Amino acid sequence: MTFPKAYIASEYEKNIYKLWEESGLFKADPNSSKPHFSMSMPPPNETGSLHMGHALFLTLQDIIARHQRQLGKDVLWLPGTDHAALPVNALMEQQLTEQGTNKHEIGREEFKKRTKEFVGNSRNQIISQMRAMGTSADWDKLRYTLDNTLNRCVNEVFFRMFNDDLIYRKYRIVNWDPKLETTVSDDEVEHKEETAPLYTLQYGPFQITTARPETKFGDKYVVMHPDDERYKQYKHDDTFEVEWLNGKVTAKVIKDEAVDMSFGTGVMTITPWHDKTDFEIAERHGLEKDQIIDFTGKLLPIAGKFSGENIEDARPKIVEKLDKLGLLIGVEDKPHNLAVNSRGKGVIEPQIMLQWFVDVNRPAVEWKGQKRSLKEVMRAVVEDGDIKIIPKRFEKIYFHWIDNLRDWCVSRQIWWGHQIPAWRKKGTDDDYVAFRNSTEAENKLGTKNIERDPDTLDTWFSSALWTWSTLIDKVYYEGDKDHEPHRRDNLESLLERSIDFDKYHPTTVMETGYDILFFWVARMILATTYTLRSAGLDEEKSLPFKTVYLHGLVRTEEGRKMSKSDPDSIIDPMEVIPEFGTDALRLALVAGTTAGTDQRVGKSKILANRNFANKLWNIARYIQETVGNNRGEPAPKSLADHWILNLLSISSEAVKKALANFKFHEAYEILYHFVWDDLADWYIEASKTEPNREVLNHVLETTLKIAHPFAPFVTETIWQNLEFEGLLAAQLWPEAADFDHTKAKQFDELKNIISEARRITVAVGVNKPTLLYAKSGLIEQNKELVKRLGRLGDVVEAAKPRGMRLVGAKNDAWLDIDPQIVKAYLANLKVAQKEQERFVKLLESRLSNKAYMQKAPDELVEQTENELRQAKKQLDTISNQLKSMS
RNA sequence: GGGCAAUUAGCUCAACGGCUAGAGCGCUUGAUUCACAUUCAAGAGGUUGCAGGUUCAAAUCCUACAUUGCCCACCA
Repeated sequence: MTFPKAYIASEYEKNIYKLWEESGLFKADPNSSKPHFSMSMPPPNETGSLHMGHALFLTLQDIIARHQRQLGKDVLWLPGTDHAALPVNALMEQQLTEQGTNKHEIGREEFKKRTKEFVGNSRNQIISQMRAMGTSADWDKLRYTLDNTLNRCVNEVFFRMFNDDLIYRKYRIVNWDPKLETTVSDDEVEHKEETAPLYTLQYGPFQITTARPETKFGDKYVVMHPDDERYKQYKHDDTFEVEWLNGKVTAKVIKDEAVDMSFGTGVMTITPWHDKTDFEIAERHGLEKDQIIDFTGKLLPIAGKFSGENIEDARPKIVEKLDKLGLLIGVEDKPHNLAVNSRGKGVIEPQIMLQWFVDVNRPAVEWKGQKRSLKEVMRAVVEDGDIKIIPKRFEKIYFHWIDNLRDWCVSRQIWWGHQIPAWRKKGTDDDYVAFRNSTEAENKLGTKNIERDPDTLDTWFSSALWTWSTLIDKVYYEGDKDHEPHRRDNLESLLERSIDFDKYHPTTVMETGYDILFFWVARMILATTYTLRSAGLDEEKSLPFKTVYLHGLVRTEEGRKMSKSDPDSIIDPMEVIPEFGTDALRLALVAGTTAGTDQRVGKSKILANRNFANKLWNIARYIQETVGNNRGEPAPKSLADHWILNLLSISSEAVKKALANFKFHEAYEILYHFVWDDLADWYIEASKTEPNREVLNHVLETTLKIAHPFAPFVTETIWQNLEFEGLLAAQLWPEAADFDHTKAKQFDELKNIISEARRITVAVGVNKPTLLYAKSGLIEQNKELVKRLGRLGDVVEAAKPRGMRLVGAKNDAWLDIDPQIVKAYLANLKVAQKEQERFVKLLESRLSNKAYMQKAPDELVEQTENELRQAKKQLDTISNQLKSMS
């Protein structure tokens, strides 16, 4: 096959991917005798299209997966998609509105049916986009967060937690999104700072401040700090009459430490139904709670004539009324934190509702000989080092989150998701009871006339089971009809029969973004440790993963977040790929990545990395054209051969080590410099004097292997073009070839001579000067090489020194340049001399420092001594040269 | 309010106690059609945010400050 001049990625990538996929090498084999390595892919939303965040994690995980295969492991990289409950549900409801209908009109089943159709199409799109990234996942094992197997697991976990009293259904104050009409968890609430008017109102003898006058209708408690001297004449439980919004109310004094004395007047009224703090105060003192706002954000009859009005519309009118009543004392604009739903951006309205919660404080998990709460286990696994988080600083953040964690509200009022597996007798007010499925519910409740809780579960409840639920053999549950007998199997037996679970759990690595540490990583730890321990597995097996690597956000070149609301800020990977190639994109992403840190990516970075792919291509092209694809034992002959084999072995080891430590960026940098600087600019150029077919091919072959995890497409394309055996993707990590260290070092000396000759030539502006050398085996034997690479007119032995001495070389050599011209270089030389003197002094002072000699490691001292010797020698050379010129 | 991080060349970032602080992009000068102009060679450019301290040795550790970003939190 021929090599066109430039590597045009789009011409090869699709075919190359097909080749890999058809070869089956992405498939994991649980029966393999190789060591197993496993990693779950964070499932992208099935409705989304691939963005830079996906591109980053696919790149990093693909590097991990391909590298692990190279290390001779059986690799399972399990892909999936997420049903993205909230966004999809919102999208569907919006569609229905556009069609002039709504979910209640078409009914739950129809809603689910239409949603399934809708997402089914877009799922294929994102999967094909993942393939375009080169994703070497095992597609046969593709899972979905709303498939039957996961549903089976969700029901099982819910059922178990319910029976362990870890799940309860109670009235609690929750975050309610009136726009999407559902609750959201604490973690999904975002606080957005905005400036809003803060009203001061007269409430009986007190002045109170509020940002939300529309919630004040039912206020009948006035709260102050027990130690507040200003109000010591008022006693807890004192009552008094207040002229209020809708006439007279009887107010009661409450003393509570939650009040901040320094804020405003130190007095506040409370709205327990719509405020978390107020709710807690009310709970502490057994106060009444009145609902003011309904679940769609409208005022209730308690608001009198404002009843039925939207709070936004009613607020100014209410303020007006307060003013008329003479109750409004003042208004002041103040910064204020607005709680919004991070998903749909609806403004959160706290409400007291009957919801399902996961109790995080109840000791319920047997963990290392102790009964511990979910919180405690989450803490322990990281504290004990059973799970390692990279970078480590996120461990602190994780602990802090755990310490502040409250019970997790898991029920949602949307329809798209896993419906809560809890039933009761139809038409009753009985408490719902959890069962694994409806048949069990019918049997246990003793009637077929049952109803199921209409709510669905938080999408993270199912995602939390991702690492192990995806390893349960589908055959045991998919298509319930055919496998009816297994439906009633308990979790223990499902796990036991699933060979993947046996071989691949816990997963080796979890690679994901730090932004979902709490949402996902923490919840996987919570649910997995609980469930698997309760199924009788040991602690080790019950971990979801052993190492968590967290990457950062991909930002624009200007450091902005890429966001949908700002389309110009977005770099679409699916546009980059056809233009620059997948490898260019992957390399650009790797080049800027450090664990836990955001990175900026722009076109210029992608371009630079396309050039690297092209460099590899042209190295191969050159070798193919000059020596063909001669393979065979590499027998190094020239000094350059030894030198490159040495560097190849050093670089290969360094890349491997960096990857083992998740230092992707470092690994790539080592590779980059080896390929571009050492291989292309020195070895290949040197080899033009004395091409060594076997070594050239060996170095190319090895380089392709090392580069493959980073740039799979171009390396595999080259491999195929050169008709090397099999697939590059199936090759093992290379072993080092033999070479001679002394000869490798001699080439470094040649490099020194050549570099300096070039430098002087350019600096004094002569063309192709002659290099003179004192009797020297090294230069003499490599005359041609030195002449060509040094861009010299000739290289000849000289009886007497003449011209410009090469001061950096160990061998005596001079550039035969007119003394007049040489003088032009004098200044450079003087600078060099000064620098060298400074360096010598530095080393000398270091060595004459007693403390240094005593305390520094011997190795370092020895190294310093060597350096000093060399530095002195070079200083002499420079000085001598200067002397001869003056 | 609490916590975490960042601050290094014009820009984007590496070095995380020990070679004269490095790379990519950009810039300057030059080369060349012999693998690659998606090239090659050479060069300029840094008191590592500021002030102290610890150490034989500090960009790196400690303290304070400044600026920026992020996370968490019930200030009505």
